[in-house]
Amino acid sequence: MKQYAFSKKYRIQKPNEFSYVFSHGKKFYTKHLTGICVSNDLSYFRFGISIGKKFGDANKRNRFKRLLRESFRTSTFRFLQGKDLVVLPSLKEKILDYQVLKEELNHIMQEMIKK
RNA sequence: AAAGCAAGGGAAGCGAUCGCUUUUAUGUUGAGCAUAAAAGAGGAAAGUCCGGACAUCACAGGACAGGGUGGUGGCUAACGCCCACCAAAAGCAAUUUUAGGGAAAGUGCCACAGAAAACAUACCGCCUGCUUCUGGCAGGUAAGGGUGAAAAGGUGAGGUAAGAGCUCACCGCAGGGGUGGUGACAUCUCUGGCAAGGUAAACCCCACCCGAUGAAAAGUCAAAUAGGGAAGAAAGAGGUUGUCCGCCUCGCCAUUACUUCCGGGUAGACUGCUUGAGCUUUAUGGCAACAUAAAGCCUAGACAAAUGAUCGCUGCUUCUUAUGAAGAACAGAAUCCGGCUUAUUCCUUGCUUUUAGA
RNA sequence: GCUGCAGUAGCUCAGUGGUAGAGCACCUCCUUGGUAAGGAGGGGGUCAUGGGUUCAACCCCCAUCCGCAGCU
Repeated sequence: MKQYAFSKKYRIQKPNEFSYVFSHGKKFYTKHLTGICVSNDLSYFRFGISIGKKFGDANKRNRFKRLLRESFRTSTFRFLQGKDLVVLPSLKEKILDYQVLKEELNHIMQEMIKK
């Protein structure tokens, strides 16, 4: 059961780490999401969400982050080593659907593995 | 039944699996990790519109400037909130709303229209007299017409050359007195024939209140980096060599440099950080807001920011119907309280008006 | 978390309580063989929204919505 754990250690939290990912990462696009990926020196996969004020209220932003976090937690691609991934929402089409977000996140991670 | 007004309550419940944050306990350990238990968003957490607590800075006292409040009496830590009452306005009513002091302290403004918009005045009129007589001049008057949001109380009667509070009745207004009320004010009575518009959410006057900045406040530890202050050591020290001379390096007076300390403080970490004008129940005082007393309870503390996902059963609403389907709003703590405002869903109770029936 | 500014025609902006305006743009006509330029005329406004004060509000007061900027 330990395999589904997702504590703070697996998150990107510091502003310095976010800016490093934004300046050095490779981008992957889907209809509602944008993923930025970069390699790190750690032995596990780290995940971060960046969402701005233009997406909506604090309630909508919080719900978007929770749904994406749950999608990442139950995903099967999260046992790669030495990767950092930051996910951004698309501002044109705002969506709060768990199934759609989970499929698109898996699609991004598949593309990441191929490269 | 419809329309409306007011008050109050809630923000579906229980359970399962996976996962997150904090605390406690145990085990182990260098940090940490593992296991178990407990707790884990709101009525508005929102807007930041007011008032406080708390922190830092400033400050003898007082005054000016600036800002705010503005019927009366209460309540409160405080308030512009709340409660009760008074007055005015809106509504058939239940009920609601009101920055509701002062215009005789002074200044300003009142477009257009109108004769005249505030030291008053007379356009059309009405009446009297004179006259050069389809007109003009002088005087009286403010009833009527007309303008305007507003023009020297209103209606009726008397009176007059025509008129006029000129006189009278009722109503309104102003002043004095009595009674009731803590008070705003109400009511009764007497006097005055009416005293000269509005605007203070225009300046202003009066009464009362207000120091500034806000937890990203403030404090502690402290890599890095630049510069500052103080102290120390030596008139030489070190190396070469067995010793001296000699040579080399550093230093001498100053600067620089060395060591130590102080001070400063970025990234980062910690404190502030949740026991408080606290919550629930009962009793008492009060019309109420609220206050007092007793008993019980501990109830989020994150920092790119924890509450999520998938299901089952029951309950609510709607539609079809006797079984299904759909729906459940506004919205997420960020130092903490008391309010206000705004967004939004469901339910309950009371009252008013109209219609229909008994 | 805190603080400030703005909202007026399709766009950029004026507007000191008394009829809402300018430039560009749009439409019609003239000019030209035709177009541009030029000339003449015209249309277009919930003054962000809702209340209040006033005889009268873009303007004064209160509340809300939306946008922008600053501190950090």
